[in-house]
Amino acid sequence: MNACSVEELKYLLKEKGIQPSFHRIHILKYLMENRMHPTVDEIYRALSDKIPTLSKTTIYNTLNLFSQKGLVEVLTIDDKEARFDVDVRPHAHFKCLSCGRIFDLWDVDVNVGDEKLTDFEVKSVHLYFKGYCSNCR
Amino acid sequence: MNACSVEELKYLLKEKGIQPSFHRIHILKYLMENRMHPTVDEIYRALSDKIPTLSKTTIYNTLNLFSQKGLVEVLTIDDKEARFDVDVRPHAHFKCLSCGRIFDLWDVDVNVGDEKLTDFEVKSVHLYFKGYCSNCR
DNA sequence: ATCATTGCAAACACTTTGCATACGC
DNA sequence: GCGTATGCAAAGTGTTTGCAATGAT
Repeated sequence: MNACSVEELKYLLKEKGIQPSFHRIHILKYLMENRMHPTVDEIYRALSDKIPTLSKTTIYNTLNLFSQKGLVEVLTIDDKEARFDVDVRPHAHFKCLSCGRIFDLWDVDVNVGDEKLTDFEVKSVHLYFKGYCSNCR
Repeated sequence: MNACSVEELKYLLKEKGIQPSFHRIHILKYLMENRMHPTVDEIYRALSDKIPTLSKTTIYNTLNLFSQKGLVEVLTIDDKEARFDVDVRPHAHFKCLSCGRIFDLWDVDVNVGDEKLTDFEVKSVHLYFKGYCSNCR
């Protein structure tokens, strides 16, 4: 799903000022094609078959770089491990407490009641719902 | 600020089905009187003067128990350490990326656009803003 | 006497760091 | 050839667990 050619991915990386190395291209490719907000471990397990030399350190380095450059958003919806979303457009997430899956929610708005938030300079908004998905409830 | 008598705290704990031990009373007292969403470490440093026998394990045990019983809400607004809010009424939080302080926001509403969320059984909502507070921006 | 609470130390899990090696322009 | 990317191992950090000791009823 949502396949991306290596050339497109290279362009995307360069556009964000990131050297398009082999590993970086393939980590980004995985994120583009598997939009279930994977953890570092999931990315590692998925790619280490195809790229046996890949190490977790590189995945950590790469994802930190991607997040600094605004290419991915880090989700802290999980207490233990970080999750990564390659879609950085504002949207909410729902985590199923039973199966652990995380769903994107595009039709949820945040309304700031009055002038309270004007005291602050907002840089990011994180909206997480938790509960049970249609399969699990 | 917002001082609570030991008797009131005992009652609160019993009401939630929690045995009101000395340590639990004092951890709850600290949370009631210091509503800056402290970490385990902050609670430990604050109380270990008065209660030299207190251990971090007990604070972890106690806070996990409190959260199971619905007495506190766990905030995962910090990537590293959990924070605890004794006010479980629905409200949002703002974290200053400079000074690290966490502010309560009571005037922010979440509007679920249409029927999308009806697929899910929502158990909790977590809304976090990050940016710079009026002192730091 | 019994059962729950506490606390130490060790185990755990995720992430970062130091540094040497390998790669790419 | 030089600067960057990579990867191993170790360190770091927050949290949980096993189990013995303590405390309360």
